[in-house]
Amino acid sequence: MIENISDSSVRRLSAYLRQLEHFSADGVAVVSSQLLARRMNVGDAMIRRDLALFGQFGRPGVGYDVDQLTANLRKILGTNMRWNTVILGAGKLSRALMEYPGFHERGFEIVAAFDIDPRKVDTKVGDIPIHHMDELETILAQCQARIAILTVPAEVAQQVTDRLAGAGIDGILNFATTHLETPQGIHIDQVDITAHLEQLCFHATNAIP
Amino acid sequence: MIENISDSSVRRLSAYLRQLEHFSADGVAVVSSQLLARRMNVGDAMIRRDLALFGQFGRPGVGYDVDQLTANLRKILGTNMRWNTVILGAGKLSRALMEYPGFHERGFEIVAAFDIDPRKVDTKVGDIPIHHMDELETILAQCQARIAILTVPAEVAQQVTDRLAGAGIDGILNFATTHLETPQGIHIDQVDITAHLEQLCFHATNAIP
DNA sequence: GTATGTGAAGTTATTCACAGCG
DNA sequence: CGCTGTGAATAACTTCACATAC
Repeated sequence: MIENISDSSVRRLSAYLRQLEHFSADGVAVVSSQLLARRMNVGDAMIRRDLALFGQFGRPGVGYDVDQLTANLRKILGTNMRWNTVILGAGKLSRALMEYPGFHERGFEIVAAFDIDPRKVDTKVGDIPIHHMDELETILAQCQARIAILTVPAEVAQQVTDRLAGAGIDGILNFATTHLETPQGIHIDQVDITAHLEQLCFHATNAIP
Repeated sequence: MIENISDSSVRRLSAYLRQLEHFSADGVAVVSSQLLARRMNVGDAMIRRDLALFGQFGRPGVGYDVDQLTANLRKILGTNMRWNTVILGAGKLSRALMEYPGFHERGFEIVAAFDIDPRKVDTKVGDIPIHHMDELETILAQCQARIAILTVPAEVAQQVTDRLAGAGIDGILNFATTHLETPQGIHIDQVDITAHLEQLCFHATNAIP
């Protein structure tokens, strides 16, 4: 079932969900694919097609119930349950992520961080304890985290990945600027902020004036 | 010319560039599309195809000169020159980005930040001054920045975007969890870290066991 | 009348496979 | 002989357009 579903579709489901959060906050109860599409500039047919991959969620002549579709998208994405998450590396970026409230609000709980710097180990950021990397396997077994965020230096990213895989992690979000060899049975998603800047740069450079 | 080039291709060019940086650091002078492809698990033909969009950079029977291809990719992306960049919002994430050395190394110079919090305004993060939002247009005119990074709350992201557009910014990297209406002549690229987590979540939930 | 869900059509992206160069 | 660059073939994605449901 999952086989036929493209990453692009899944990414768009997240975007729809984000937009639905806004509609809900504004007190909008029902949206049509057309309205949703206009807000995000995509085609309305694409929204219907993406949703159709998973079932029938709308009512012809009416549209989609905002709360109901929100719940359905959460169920599809899996964020209708809570996901314990750990973060590897306790640098600046890591701290910013630990203090970002949006993760908690959307089902992700950062339960522990890991570093090797003795000045950081055994301190806390908010409620989140920072452990030594040596304790990785022990703590992971305790906290049942299935997702990990990688903010360690590129040079050690692969070995940390392999340890995470060994400890039974299911998915890794990689902020290191290096491509990771993906261990069996794991998903890795890379966030390269520099690449995003380069994309803007490309368009600014090659714009048709 | 730019019309025919997909965003996916441009994103991959960044990824190739990142990998070439690693090859160069390891002292590798020449790479074949096959070797590069193996390192990134993509097809070798795709790399050749992506590059072919912009010219002929390799030598049949040999491969690509690492330094030369690096220089060519930088030229294509536009990062062979320096890009003054400003950052809007001076929260945790913003500070992490300001202190990230990778931007400078790759051609992006964060020259100023903006916020409305009086406790932050007129202080500095490293060498980067934090100005009041009121000064946005004045400072932008001075520092000639063409790229902006948005880390402001979602509620004000659109109005800040419109001001940036009015002040002549060419590209915006948006970290706010809201879709932005794109002003004429500007490019906007969104980074939704939650969406990345949701993607992992989706795969972990719907994995074929 | 309005909006969904979906076959069919159209478009774009990726892979194949090989001629031709070094 | 190895590797690039690229037409041709294939696969994937998106849009069109309409039968169907409200």
